[in-house]
Amino acid sequence: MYKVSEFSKMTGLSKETLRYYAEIKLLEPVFIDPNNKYRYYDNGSYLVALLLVHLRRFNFTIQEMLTVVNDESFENLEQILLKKRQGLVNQVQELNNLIEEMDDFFEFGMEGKEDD
Amino acid sequence: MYKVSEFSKMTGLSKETLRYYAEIKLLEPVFIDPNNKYRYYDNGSYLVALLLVHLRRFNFTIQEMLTVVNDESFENLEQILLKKRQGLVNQVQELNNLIEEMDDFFEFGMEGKEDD
DNA sequence: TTAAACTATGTAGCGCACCACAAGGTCAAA
DNA sequence: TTTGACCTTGTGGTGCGCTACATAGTTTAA
Repeated sequence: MYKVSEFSKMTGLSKETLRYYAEIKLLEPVFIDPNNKYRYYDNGSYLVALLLVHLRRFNFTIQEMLTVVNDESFENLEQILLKKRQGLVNQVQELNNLIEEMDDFFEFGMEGKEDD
Repeated sequence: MYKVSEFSKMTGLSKETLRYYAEIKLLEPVFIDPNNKYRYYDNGSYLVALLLVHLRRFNFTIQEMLTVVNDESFENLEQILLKKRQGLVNQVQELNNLIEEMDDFFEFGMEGKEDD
């Protein structure tokens, strides 16, 4: 059982982020001492936290991460990941389109400005 | 000389956005009637507005657009555009890296979970 | 003249994902 | 026992780029 500071160091998530994740029920402590309300995490929490850190890297929103963890035993994790991956691919496509638009703008748009 | 509603329709920028752009001195009306404080735009405003609409498409931030319009006679516009373009290219690169990371995560990360 | 349609200002809120701070209670080592 | 490091809650703030609303004054067409 780990207290927040230790767990924070283990996971790389700040104490505040852990508190926030607990609030929104994304990652709840496994035990809260009734006397002092200290929050405790265990090795199960740790695995989930590692997953969350990865998902965050992958640009998952909080909502999407909630969907993942609320999906008991992570049945649809693979599908969600695939969907997210496709989203990233689409983003790449959009950015490339934007770059093309920008190049067009360079060619046609600038010349009117040249001698303005 | 155009009043906000007309100018809004011409440019596609909402009245509120125009007001906001005036506030932050991104696109100021060329004339303000001292009696009723009505804001008026002209054809010069229109050209700038069109430019801003483009830049916004290209993911320019307000700050970046301010840099552009504060650069009298748009001397460095081309440089700024090129810099922004490079930024987009970098974003594409980062996203592709992320997709790769994700694929690795698929291969190695999922199997431990399978029989968890 | 009157009513609709316009204009202005000020202020608050949104959504995201936290971060920061203050005030207080608690624990652990010397 | 005391000191410092830890923990709690509550609340407000951040940055971005607007959007929305309330209230009030003005213009315009019938």
